Amino acid sequence: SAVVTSASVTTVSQSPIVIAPQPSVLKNATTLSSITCGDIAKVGQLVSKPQQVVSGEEGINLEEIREFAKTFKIRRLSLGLTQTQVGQALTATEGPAYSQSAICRFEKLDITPKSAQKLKPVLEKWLAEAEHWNQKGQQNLMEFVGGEPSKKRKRRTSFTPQAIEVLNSYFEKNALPTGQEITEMARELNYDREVVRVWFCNRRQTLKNTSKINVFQVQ
Amino acid sequence: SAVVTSASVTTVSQSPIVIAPQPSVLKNATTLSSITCGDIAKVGQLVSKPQQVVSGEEGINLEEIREFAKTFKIRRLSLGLTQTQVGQALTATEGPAYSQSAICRFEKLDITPKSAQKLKPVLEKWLAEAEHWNQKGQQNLMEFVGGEPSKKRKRRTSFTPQAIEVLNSYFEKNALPTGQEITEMARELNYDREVVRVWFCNRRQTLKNTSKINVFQVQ
DNA sequence: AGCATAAATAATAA
DNA sequence: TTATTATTTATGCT
Repeated sequence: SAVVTSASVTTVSQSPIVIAPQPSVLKNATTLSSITCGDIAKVGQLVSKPQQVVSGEEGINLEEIREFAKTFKIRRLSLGLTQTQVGQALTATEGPAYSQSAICRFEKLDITPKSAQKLKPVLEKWLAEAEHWNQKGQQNLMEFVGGEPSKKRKRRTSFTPQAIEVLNSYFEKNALPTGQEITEMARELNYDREVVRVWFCNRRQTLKNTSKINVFQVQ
Repeated sequence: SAVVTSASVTTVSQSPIVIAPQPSVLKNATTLSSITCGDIAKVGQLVSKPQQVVSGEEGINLEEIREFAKTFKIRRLSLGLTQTQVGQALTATEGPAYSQSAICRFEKLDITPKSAQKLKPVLEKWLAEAEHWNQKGQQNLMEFVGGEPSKKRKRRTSFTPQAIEVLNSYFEKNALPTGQEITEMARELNYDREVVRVWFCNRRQTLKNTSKINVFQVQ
């Protein structure tokens, strides 16, 4: 019923907006041949099982939830909002706290039917409201969401070769420094602490990637 | 070339003129109080200047391009595609190469009007086709995006010991060869240029990783 | 002209 | 949930 409230999606003009269910980045659901362990089954797992589309006792329409999760993501993106923004805004306007992870899990349907059923109307209502404000102008939406209108992206840092050398030598010794150690390195190198932390994140990432790609043995 | 020279900028054909609110995903044009340096002005900068909505000599409708860039992003996301995927798919089906950066820059309008004008129809056509395949099923889209029959994916190359020896000797002399040099080496060794380029990347990486130059322990 | 990688975002582990 | 990793986007460079 309520899904129809997508006013702002009309900006996409003629396009059909059929969501691609599985972006390549997502875990291939088909590989989940069975529900693992004694965990409670998630919507994303249940929904693929026809006989369980309507969850037993609660009478939860899983197909409807899946449908909503799909459009929710598109509508969120159409508004140019991140999961984090939605979570923070909800936390501010609604009762309990909603983390970025929670929004992510809802969109991925990595959530129990019960939780999904509870969360759905909250998201539905909030999203409709957000779209309403957006129609009145981008500025209004940002006010509604709560963040600064234009949180500018941080300027890309360029490390000096010397600094990189030092960072690498540290990385060699310990690829996963503690917060304390990061703080110390940042002070020593005279870089922002956050920048140093991110450098280590990305460095670990790069190492992983290159070690995978290194097919030919350079020796 | 000759026909177009419309001196009067006031002849704004059918364009809507009503400037829609800036979506948050786009660079906040209002903060760019002036066009910096001697660089060629970008669409994102020009479009906010009313008198220049139609770019002088070329008659390029910047507002239209901005509008398209906006919907393009949404439609891309609706298909669940990344900029990288679009770039790679375009490279496969269309003539020249399209990098992820290129797609990114188009969406952000960080691109000259001329380039934008050239790229727009390509993206338009491709996107429509992608949506068409998507309607026939997710699988079809992924096939369309991923494996194009004409431009097949590169095979994984293994270098012969001889080739490695040669590469290493080159590397010793120059660890950062120019594109020209890479091309030449590739031709000499009879390997794909890209493979050679990646080899150098990896070789530099390896060197960096294993470099024991922790000489100065940061002061 | 586009690579390398820093920063941002989404997803997952803890 | 919070912390961290994984993935994607954006940009400094020449």
